[in-house]
Order: sequence, then structure tokens, then C-alpha cells
Amino acid sequence: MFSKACEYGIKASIFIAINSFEGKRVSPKEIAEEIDSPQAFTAKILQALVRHGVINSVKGAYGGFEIDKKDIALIKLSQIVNAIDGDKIYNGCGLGLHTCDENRPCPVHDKFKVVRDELKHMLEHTSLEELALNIKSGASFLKTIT
Amino acid sequence: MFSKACEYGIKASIFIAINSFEGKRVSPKEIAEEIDSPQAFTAKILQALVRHGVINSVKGAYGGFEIDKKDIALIKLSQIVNAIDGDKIYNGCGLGLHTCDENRPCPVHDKFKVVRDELKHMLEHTSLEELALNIKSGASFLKTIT
DNA sequence: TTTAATTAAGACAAATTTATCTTAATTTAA
DNA sequence: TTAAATTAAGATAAATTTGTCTTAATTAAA
Ligand code: SF4
Ligand code: SF4
Repeated sequence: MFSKACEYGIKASIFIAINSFEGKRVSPKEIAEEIDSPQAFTAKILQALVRHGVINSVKGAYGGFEIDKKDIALIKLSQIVNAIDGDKIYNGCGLGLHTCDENRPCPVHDKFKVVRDELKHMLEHTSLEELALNIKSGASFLKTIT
Repeated sequence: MFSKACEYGIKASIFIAINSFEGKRVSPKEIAEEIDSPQAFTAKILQALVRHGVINSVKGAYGGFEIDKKDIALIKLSQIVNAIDGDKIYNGCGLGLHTCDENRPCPVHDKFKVVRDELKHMLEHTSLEELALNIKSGASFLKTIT
């Protein structure tokens, strides 16, 4: 369903959001350590998120990645997934089957559509803010205990 | 979510089921043509399905792939997915995130769990029989018009 | 203005998935 | 028993995804 790139992108965005709440910028190194991901690969994904306007980057000393505080509540998981994996969840089958014609559905369509639509709805209604708050409250975690 | 292998495996199984209802065995060539998949790769997937006991194969003249008529209603999508992609839907995150500890969930857990559980339930409750009947009734199709 | 700190970009490499090809093993029927 | 028809298996190749490394571009501060 989701690529590794997407998984790292989601977690990275959450970590950046948490820090942006406190006015702190973070580096790819910090991010990769915190979400337990390969650093250089994570940096690539961050570049894509910047290009798509999901996060901001500031170069030079005291630079790093950040998200506008006022945007954190507005950014939905769907935007992150779209920035990294493209629009395949919207074009055709959200479950990885071939793109299809609703008027000529494949045999599993009716069954899969229910799941796909729920996934889509969830991605479009889950904000970075609520995920970040879950971390801050200690209800969830970005990586396992070492 | 699902690999190409899994997609081909599902469609192939449905096609075999349709033919087995009529007592006909089918070859990898016929199957690949009917589901619009690469033949040799499809043959590999069929081998895996045979090894896992989802379908039967008969070698030699007048051989081919088939499914016991009485089994068609009992085989669930989950068995096919398991035969090809393994048990990753059951171990850890069904949405492709890392395996995780329910007691130490990642930030998207509560949101994803709903979708994952629905997917799992659907796979475990959808039989080859109902999918095959959908094709036979003309309600669904195995490939697009050429 | 220079320097140090940082992200951006692109070339490269490794791993995995997808796909093909060749040969072996099996089975049925003539 | 032989020949033809078939699936099984393994080697190989291509494509994609994941991951790394090096260099360039940018920025802020001293
Ligand atoms: S499940 Fe529906 S959306 Fe997915 S490939 Fe089949 S017909 Fe298309
Ligand atoms: S969504 Fe839940 S099951 Fe999936 S990785 Fe996160 S904690 Fe694990």
C-alpha cells in the first residue's frame, strides 16, 4: 500500500510538526535518528515534501526543516502520500490493483471499494496536528525502544 | 498493499475457479491471456498457489490447473494473499508500515487500524465462489476491452 | 566579505520485485 | 514403450525501489 518512502515521509512530517510547534528547525540527521530511517534517503524524501509545499526548508546556519505553525492543523496525510507516491490512490485502485473502469469493474471491486474509500477518507481527514499531539501526550511513538 | 504477484494470483484463481465449475482445466497460457498478465511470471505464481494447496495442478496431456469444485466456496482471498505475499497482513501493520508493538503504537495506528481490520475482515470473508459468480453473471470482468 | 553551516541535486550502488528463458520432471495416450 | 503434452524448477535479466556518496548552491553570522 505505502512505500517505505511514504512511511518515512509521514513520520518525518510528524517529527517536524512537533518541533515546529516549539519554533525549532530540525536537520535530516536529527529526523532520521528520531524516526529510525536511512539518513540520505530520508533527505531525498524531505526534498520532495519541500517541492510539494508540504514542509519548508531553510538553508544555511541555523537552518533546517520546519512547517508553518498555522499550517500544521491543515496538512492532511493525503497530501504527504500524494507528494511521495503520487496520485495513485486517486487514479484507479487504491489497493494496488490496476487502474480500472468503474463501469467494467474487476471481480473484487465491490469488496475492495469499501476498504479503499475508508482509507481515502481517513487520509483526507487525519491532520498532522492530531498525530503530533498524540506523540506529545505519550500516546504514540515514532520508533521502538532501542 | 498488494504486489503484482498477488494481483495476478487473485485473478488467476478466479479464472481457474470459473473453469473448474465446468470441469475444465486451464493452462498458464490461457490464464495469462485471460487475465492479461505475463505468462512465465504467472506460471511461477501458480506454482506457489499449488504448493500452498490453494489450487491443484495436473501434469501431462490434458493436464492443467484446477480447483476442487467443493473447495471453491471455501477458499478465501486471504488464503491467496497469504500464499503469495506471506503473512505480513497478519504480522504487524497491514498497511505496509513497520511491524509494531500494539503497546507502543506509531502515531497513525488508531487511524490505520480501522482500515487494516476492515481489509483483513474482507479478505477473510470473500470467497472465490462469489467472485467467480460475479464474472459469470457479467457483473465484473477480468480484463479491459482490447 | 568570508566562512561555516546547511539543504539541493545528481550520480551511483544495492536490494527487491517483476519478468523471461531454458531445461527437467511427469503424465497421458497412442 | 515411446512420443507428445504438460507443469516444475532454476538460472538469468530487466525494472523499480531503496539507499549512499559526492559535489553544488544557498544562507546567516562573524
Ligand atoms: S478493485 Fe475496483 S478499483 Fe481496484 S482494480 Fe478492481 S475494479 Fe479497479
Ligand atoms: S499503524 Fe499500527 S499496525 Fe501499522 S505500524 Fe503503526 S502502530 Fe503498527
